[in-house]
Amino acid sequence: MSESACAPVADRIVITFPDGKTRDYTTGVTGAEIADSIAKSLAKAAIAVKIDGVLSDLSLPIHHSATVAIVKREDPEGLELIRHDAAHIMAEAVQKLFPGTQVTIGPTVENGFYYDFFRNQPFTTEDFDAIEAEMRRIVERGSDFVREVWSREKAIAYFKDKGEHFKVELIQDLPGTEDIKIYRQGDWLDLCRGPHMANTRQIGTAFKLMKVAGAYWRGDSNKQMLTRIYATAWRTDDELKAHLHQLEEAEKRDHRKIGKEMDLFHLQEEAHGSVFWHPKGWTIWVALESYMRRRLQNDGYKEVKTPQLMDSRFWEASGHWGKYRENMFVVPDVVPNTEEGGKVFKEDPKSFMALKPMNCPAHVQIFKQGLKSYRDLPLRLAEFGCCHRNEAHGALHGIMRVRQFTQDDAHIFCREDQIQEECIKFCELTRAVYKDLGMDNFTVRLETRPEKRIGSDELWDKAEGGLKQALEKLGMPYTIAEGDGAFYGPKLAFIIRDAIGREWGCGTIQLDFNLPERLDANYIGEDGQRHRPVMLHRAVLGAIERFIGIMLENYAGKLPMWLMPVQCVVASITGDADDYARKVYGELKKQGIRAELDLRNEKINLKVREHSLQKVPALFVVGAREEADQTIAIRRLGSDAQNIVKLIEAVEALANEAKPPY
RNA sequence: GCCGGCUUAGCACAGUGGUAGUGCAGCGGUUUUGUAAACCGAAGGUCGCGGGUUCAAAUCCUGCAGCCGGCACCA
Repeated sequence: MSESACAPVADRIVITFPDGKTRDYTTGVTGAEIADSIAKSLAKAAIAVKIDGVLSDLSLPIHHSATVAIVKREDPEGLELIRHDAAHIMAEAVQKLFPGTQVTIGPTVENGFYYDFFRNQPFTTEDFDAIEAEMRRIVERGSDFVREVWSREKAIAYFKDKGEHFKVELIQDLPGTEDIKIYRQGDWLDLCRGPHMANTRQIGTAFKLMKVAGAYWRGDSNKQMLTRIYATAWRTDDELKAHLHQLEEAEKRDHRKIGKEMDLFHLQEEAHGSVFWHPKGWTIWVALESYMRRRLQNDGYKEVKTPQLMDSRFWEASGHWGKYRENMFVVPDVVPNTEEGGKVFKEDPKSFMALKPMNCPAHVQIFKQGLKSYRDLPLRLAEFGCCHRNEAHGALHGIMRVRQFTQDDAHIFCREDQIQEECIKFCELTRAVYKDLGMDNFTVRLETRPEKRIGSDELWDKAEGGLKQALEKLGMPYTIAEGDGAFYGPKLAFIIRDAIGREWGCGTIQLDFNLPERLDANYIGEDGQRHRPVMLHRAVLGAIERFIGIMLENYAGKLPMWLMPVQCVVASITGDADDYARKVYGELKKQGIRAELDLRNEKINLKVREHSLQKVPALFVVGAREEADQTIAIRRLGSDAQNIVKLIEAVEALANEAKPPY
């Protein structure tokens, strides 16, 4: 580097571009000037600059030799900047239209941005047109974004004077060493880390306000409720349109809509948060559960069934009574009164029972029956356990978040040195199951020790390490959520997104060093002494309700054949073919295929339409010709082709296709 | 639980002060039909529930419940 011809001299610096070329400039040159020196067109298109990989303002003077890339709207960072800048102009627009509104924070999110405001009267979507119009005016106004650095005192005084108490709090919480950066656009300014584009005009007009929502200040439910306005923003109108179209399409695959259309389940007020499964929906459930049962049996699990309702003493022992009671359904252990108009209970309850919110304590009871030897470990107790949790009403969501749900739950009792192998086995099983189900678009999150926890750091190191090593051994990508683990142990969460991108936790494995201790579970080791087993809580699908909901959205109702409630409909063209249709139907039933017979006095067009809307994967159409030839005219969902196939072959092929993957 | 919106026939929706309408489904009839909606007819609603304002309430006010979108919480 020392002899290089382009070594900086005096007030010169060397700028290296992404293509490897270099140029030298006077120190203090800005990104804008660099762009301008390359091409006028580039200067015009430039919205920001990346200096040594760090996104910065075009106006920022560069004092050292560096790698510099000019960022344009088309670049990936461009979209982020458009959204961030749009958040600022939305805040300006809102404050102009609604004086007295306080601003708080306005970050970018996937597909757009939001801004949280404080105002006595919350906004409604009816305010959107006015806000959008004002935003467009600000864009058109073409104000430069001007970066300023203020002292803390000045910033605090300024915002205090303006009555911006939330901003004051934000500034006060910034580390003392950090400069207070202010971005100005015309007369309006905001505290902001930056960077921003050069001018409001660069935001463009491809944005749209989407929804209002309440959001707690700093995400804390004890603090004020703010009004959040969500918006989406894109580079071009076409991109915006495409996004809105995609949202519309996603709404069509909403599991609540599909559940109704396909007559799978319903929910009603009197049992809110609990699902009424209709015959077709339950057929999916049973198929999925049976599949899971075979998988578990093969992996060395023993299935059990434990009580639904247990005395409060039991929950006291497990710790749920103290820590989890507000989420539990508690039942007084008293004989109810049937006297008309009388009290519900004849006497005040002296004791209570509760519906189980989790299966783990019950499984420990099974473990504790009789002495366990180290030879019994690992002991894997599985249960399709139906749990009740009294969830916050606002949390309920279709069949994805309910108050009564069934997990494909299991608890593995093992020695510490068996943890890793069990974690690997579990992850392998989960991966295989998700693959079978076509749900391999999942992410894994490792949730580590929270601040409030039990157990030594050594133990936590071991536990987190075990999970990490399992993932790494299997080459499964994962993210880490520091501090999100349970107080009793770290966990892995297998997360799948629904149709509109919401994330749902499905599979999980949690290490637990607490409950065996608490409930005094032990086994006799090789040394003849009593030892404490480790407990792994784990579920592959998680809540089956949720998993089915997610699958319905993933497949838009067109589940794999083996899970479809109706796999085939035999439809006759005229009454003359009814007898043959019955014969075909009989053959299908003989093969265990879930078939239906449609002999209605209707045109074949109608039958095709209706069964297609019901997403029946295979339609066997039969008329006089098919009867004469002992064939079937097969029409598959999603295709209008008609395949003429011999009856025997058609039935055999379908039976083959309808087989579960395991 | 918190903020906002919504709740009209089985389903999808219209109806902003004068006591309810459309389409589809369902029911009755006609039609026997060749791959995404045959035709005709008669029905069907205490407009989520309770209270209030008014001569009059689906419509305005209010309490509650549920649902939807978020937040918080979470499988």
